[in-house]
Amino acid sequence: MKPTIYNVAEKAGVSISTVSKVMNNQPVRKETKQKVLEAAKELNYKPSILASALTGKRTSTIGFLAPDISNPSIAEMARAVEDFALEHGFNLVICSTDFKSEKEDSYVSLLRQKRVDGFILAGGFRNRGIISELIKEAVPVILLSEYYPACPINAVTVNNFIGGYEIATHLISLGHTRIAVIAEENSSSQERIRGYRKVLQDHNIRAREDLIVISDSSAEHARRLAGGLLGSLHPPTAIIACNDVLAIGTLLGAREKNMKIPENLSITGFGNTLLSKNSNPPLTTVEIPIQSMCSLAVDLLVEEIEKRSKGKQAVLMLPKLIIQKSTGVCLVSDLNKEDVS
Amino acid sequence: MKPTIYNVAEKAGVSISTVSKVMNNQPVRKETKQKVLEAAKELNYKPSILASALTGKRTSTIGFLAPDISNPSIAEMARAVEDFALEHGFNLVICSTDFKSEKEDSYVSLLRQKRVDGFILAGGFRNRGIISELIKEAVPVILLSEYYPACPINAVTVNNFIGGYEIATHLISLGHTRIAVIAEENSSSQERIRGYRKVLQDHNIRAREDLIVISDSSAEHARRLAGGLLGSLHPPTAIIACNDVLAIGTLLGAREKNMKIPENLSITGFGNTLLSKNSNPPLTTVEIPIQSMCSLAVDLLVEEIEKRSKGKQAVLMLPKLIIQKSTGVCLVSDLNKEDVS
DNA sequence: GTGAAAGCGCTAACAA
DNA sequence: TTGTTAGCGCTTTCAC
Repeated sequence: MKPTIYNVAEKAGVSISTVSKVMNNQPVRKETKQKVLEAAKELNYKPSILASALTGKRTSTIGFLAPDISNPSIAEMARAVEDFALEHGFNLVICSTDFKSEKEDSYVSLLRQKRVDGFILAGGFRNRGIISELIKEAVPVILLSEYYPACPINAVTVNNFIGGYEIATHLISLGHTRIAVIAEENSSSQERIRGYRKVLQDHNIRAREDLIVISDSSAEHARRLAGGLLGSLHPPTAIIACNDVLAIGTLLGAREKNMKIPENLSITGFGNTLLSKNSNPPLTTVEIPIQSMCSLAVDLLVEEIEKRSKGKQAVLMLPKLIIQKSTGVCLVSDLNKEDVS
Repeated sequence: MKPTIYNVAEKAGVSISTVSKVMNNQPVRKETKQKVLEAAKELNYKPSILASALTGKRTSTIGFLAPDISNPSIAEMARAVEDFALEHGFNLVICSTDFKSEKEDSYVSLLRQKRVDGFILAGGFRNRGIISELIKEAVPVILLSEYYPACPINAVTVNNFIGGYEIATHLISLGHTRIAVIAEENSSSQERIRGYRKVLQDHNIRAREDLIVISDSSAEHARRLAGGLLGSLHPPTAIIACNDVLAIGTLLGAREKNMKIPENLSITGFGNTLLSKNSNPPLTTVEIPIQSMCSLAVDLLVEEIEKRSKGKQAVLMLPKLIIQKSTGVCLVSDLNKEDVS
């Protein structure tokens, strides 16, 4: 049987409360402390976090919810968050929600039953109702790489509007006007699209709604969507994919249509992951400062958990355009532009 | 305050033990059950998993330890394991150990304090002492994508010997004899190397120990190691990287030396991840049946947790060689072969 | 079928 | 400084 606080108390010849005090670094006479520590070591005693949590203390566990933990950008975030959380003594339980409202709901509910100390919602969360509820019940939450202006909540994200703006500007400077977007169903994509629209508008290019499509988080879906876009009547000459996985999918879809990249089609990603650094060709993409974002997010969450929060804040970090080989000058004359009535 | 079993009992006009029975599907009169269920719903009562675990029940949590959760192969496994575990009602807490014995130790210790129901050790675990201890203390554990024949433990892995054998055979059939290996510090790599050695031996090629190097899990380290190998006196004409991330690193290192792939150098990976499907050039690699492996691993672990295990088993699954564009005919005449004395 | 009560391992007043 | 005791929310005998 695992040793309990009673065994230690008995062995050390003290009461259990003294043992508890020793284990929690509360004032105890030096010699007593020594005795207790020895007894604990001999028995290889490890306090049960379960029991202590039951009396009101923390579980030292954080719930990390994201659409898909196997997505390289998310996995990288998970890793960074894991490390920073560990520095504060927290573990991570991971949950992939696939952008499904029900999965979000059941995970949050389950983790609350397990009394996690807080939640990190990374990369997209559909069910705003759940977020509101968490806030109302004062459960610490933070949005990572995602932001809903309407929610009074801590958030750390990259400035996706600028990201979208810069990447679209880059494409337009290469002569593209028929630019499609393969987006995810999250606020980051929405913001990127907003940046993209602004650029089009600034350049008096009509935005074609049929060129903006929504994908789930798989490369596979993006591949099919790219195929669809390229098979349409006035196909795009450039495709902005809202993350590197989707960009790879787009690349695969384009290749099936025998497109040369970037001669026939420019493709861009988002994230500057290992995926884009070494794809064929290397992707023009947007770098996101994952380490700093995750570090900050964990800090803010832990502050909230420890009730020394200085107030909610939304932090926007700057992205950086990385130009590689997947974008090039537009070689197709554009009828679209003349379409503008 | 969150509702407790007492609140429900009071509202339903029954005792807490009756409520407990209802919540655990134990025999209770139909009408009583109905009353309790209604009260529970009205109060939005959710039993505390903490409290129930304290009385001896499960925490429904599994510890997933791997060298690095951000590695695409591992992330894919984590995702698969997460899904299969959820089907059985378990959550996953993830821990990246970086092949560090101390991290393994502290994570295992911490998770045991949290009373996780079992452990999945995926993709490499250095500290065998910890494994023995877990086994001795009857803590459910399973090795995933890793196998230590000496341990009486459940394990699900791919037949890495065959994987190494096939990939080396492929390279030799292309005329390569100076074949280097960039390995990780885990049993999978060891097995792959064993397969590689067997092929060399079968072909009467001397194995050069200086061509076998150990990397940590980063592409960056692999890049440097590749640079070193290629800068040596009798550089290899082919490099087997023991996973796709290392292969990408190798690719980057080779490119720095202005190597053309596969003309000047053949490179292979392991894992057939999104990374290798779309690298430049696409990698010849070995496909690992991750879904089936993870499904089986979770099943075995859950059986053990539920104490209906039919006995320990080590399952070896078959890998599949995927030939793509990163390997080609060896164009360098080989002095090495003649070296054999 | 139902309830009273002990106990899981710990913390936190409160006393001593 | 140390010990006693009453919970935390639940499960589980064991009577009724």
